[in-house]
Amino acid sequence: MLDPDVIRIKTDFVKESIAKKGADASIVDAFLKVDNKRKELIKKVDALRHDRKILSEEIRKKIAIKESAEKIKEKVREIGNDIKEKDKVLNDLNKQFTDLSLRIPNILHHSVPYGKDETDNIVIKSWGEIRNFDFQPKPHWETAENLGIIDFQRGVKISGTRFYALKGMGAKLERALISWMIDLHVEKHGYKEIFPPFLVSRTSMTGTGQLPKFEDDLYHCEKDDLFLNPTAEVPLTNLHRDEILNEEDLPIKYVAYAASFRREAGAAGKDTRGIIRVHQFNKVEMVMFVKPEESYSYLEELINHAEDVLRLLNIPHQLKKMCTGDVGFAAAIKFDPEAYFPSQDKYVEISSCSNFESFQARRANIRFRTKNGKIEYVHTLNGSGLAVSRTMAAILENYQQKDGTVLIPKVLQKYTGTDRITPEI
RNA sequence: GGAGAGAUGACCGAGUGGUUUAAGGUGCACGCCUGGAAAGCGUGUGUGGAUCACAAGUCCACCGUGGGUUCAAAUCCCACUCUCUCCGCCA
Repeated sequence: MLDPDVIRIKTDFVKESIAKKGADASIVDAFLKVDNKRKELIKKVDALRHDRKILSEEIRKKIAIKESAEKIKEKVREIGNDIKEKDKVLNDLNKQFTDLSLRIPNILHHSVPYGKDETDNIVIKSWGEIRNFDFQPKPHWETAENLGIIDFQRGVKISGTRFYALKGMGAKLERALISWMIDLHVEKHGYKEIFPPFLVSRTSMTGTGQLPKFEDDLYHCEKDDLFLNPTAEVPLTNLHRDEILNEEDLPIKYVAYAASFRREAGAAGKDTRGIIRVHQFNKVEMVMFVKPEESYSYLEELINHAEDVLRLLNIPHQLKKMCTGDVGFAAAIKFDPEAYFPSQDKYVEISSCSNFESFQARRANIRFRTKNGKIEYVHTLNGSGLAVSRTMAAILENYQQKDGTVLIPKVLQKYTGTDRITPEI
């Protein structure tokens, strides 16, 4: 949600930003129209309420001295009816106002490069040396199936397309990755570990920006009106919804593992093989609540924490800066670390680090009290650290051997209890 | 799922129809006191909105949410949500 004053005063700027994101900027005009009507009506209703208050007080005085107050009563009754009528209209305007506010995308940070879609994203740095394979590297799904550590067919049997089951060392490696990543972020990077609910309410989803616009992308439990979280960002950010934090407690840094669920509506035919794009995947997520003036330095820190995971795993990767058309609805700026996949000779998104500035904080009403008592919205940031299932795929690809076995990265061996995955039946 | 109790400002808590412009306390901020601190004393301190220069001032709303009764609602009525206790079911 944007500051309404910013929309009112810097209208053209806001529209321009929305257009750059590839969204329809006419929503701003719709918003301003409702906003004006709403303000006009508030003025009228407030004045009426004021009148009623004063006349009511007169009635009280008359009754106290045992004088008839019938005439004034009648007048106040009329005012009351007028208020009631106008209130109905105002209620409707308020709903429109809120709904439109929630549908206006965040304003872009000025440094975001212009571009239409993901093809216009910019690689800003690369790390690691791509291994020289003396054989044709296999895609991760082949390696995994050959090793017997992943079962696509039975996953589909159980739940349908884009589901899979991990078996034996596959399951263990997944678990090892989760534990190691969380330990790393807690011990080295200073995050507090959270184990959040995986099902979240409509209010929570609205707070982080998935709703009301992207309901189709979410799994929904109708009976209870609960949603399966698409990322731990949702429960983590909502941890402090409707709270006023203390300045000295900032920054607050949380890390959590959560199974994440996405309907992948509209992704038909994209990454259909393997475990790159599935309906349920594991992710370790980092979320920060910071003071506004510090949010961009913490964004760098956050990106570094995500990249640190890849560095320690010794997986070649690059960092991409999202262009205006690919930043998305809620973020002001977004950077994606991408891991190298040798079978496709391609980099694949494995994390996504964003600064939402006060966009989510306004929606979720997360504020902090400064030392001199002022109340301000925090800035929220989040980044995957990392998408566990994709990391597994990246390991299977980058660490595969000619004989079909897969070496386990050094940092994980303590967690897996072995340094190599060999075929399992 | 059943029964009961409850939901008031950052926190605790009073308030069952009309000076409540939400008592009081805690916390916090500032000041006095002190060598410094604590204690003590004093002053200030809810949120949102309208007007407007996001100043001062003025006005309106907010006591879980939404309706209703009334000239007037934190206070009465109805529905819902959430929390707690007990019972039931259950990993």
